[in-house]
Amino acid sequence: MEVFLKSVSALNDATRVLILRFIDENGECCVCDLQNSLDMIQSRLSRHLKLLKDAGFLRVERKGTWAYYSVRSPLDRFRLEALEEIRHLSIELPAFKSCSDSQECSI
Amino acid sequence: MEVFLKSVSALNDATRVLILRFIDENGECCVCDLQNSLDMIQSRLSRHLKLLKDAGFLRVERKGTWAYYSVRSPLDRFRLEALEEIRHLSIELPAFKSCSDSQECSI
DNA sequence: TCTATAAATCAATATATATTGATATAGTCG
DNA sequence: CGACTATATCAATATATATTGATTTATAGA
Repeated sequence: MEVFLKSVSALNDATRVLILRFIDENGECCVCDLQNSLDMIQSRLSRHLKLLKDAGFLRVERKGTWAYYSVRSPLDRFRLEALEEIRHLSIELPAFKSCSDSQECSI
Repeated sequence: MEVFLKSVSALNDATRVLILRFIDENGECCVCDLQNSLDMIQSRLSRHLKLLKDAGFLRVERKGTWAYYSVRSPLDRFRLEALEEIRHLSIELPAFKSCSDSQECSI
């Protein structure tokens, strides 16, 4: 029950659904990319990313000081179905703005 | 997005997961049966049943003063997968105690 | 119509979660 | 080591949701 509720509560927030959809669509992102693209402050993102990771939707790979988040693979059936549902939502998905492409990388 | 979040938030509560599982397992129940079986007060049940109904998991049929809740059919893919996941949770499911079988029907 | 009962809704309170800004941690490079 | 940067965590506050007991609504039957 706890595991199920953890998955479900991770999905129970429009911000996290957007983040998950964005990473699913664009592939591996560092927190900095997400700050640029989604216009969210770092602590907010970090918290949501942790929740999505702990719920089994995302994985992290650290490269130096950067943390790269991507959709965990393989996903179990329920999480995959949830992601599939999210893929079909009509969300206004912001464009990907890479941290390194912009001059504003140091935030 | 709203519809998805409504479904998800309906599932985001151990009480509602239990209620949904119980009704799925036992079939049509009136609120009174659920009060007896799950040992919950009426206002609490009524609120959760409304949430599950509004989220598309349950349907109600009124017969006189009684309201009979059952799993809505057909369920769409995501809700069905969620229900399937709930079916596989190891929940201590209380026995069904029919309202009419017990002398305590008037609560 | 009056009373009783099942269920829904409301009001107050308690608990959980989200957001923000500040601080801590951990790498990198001089 | 010391300054810098990316990310994580913390503390305070705001917002949402759950629970309870009281009240309201709707139906049935005398």
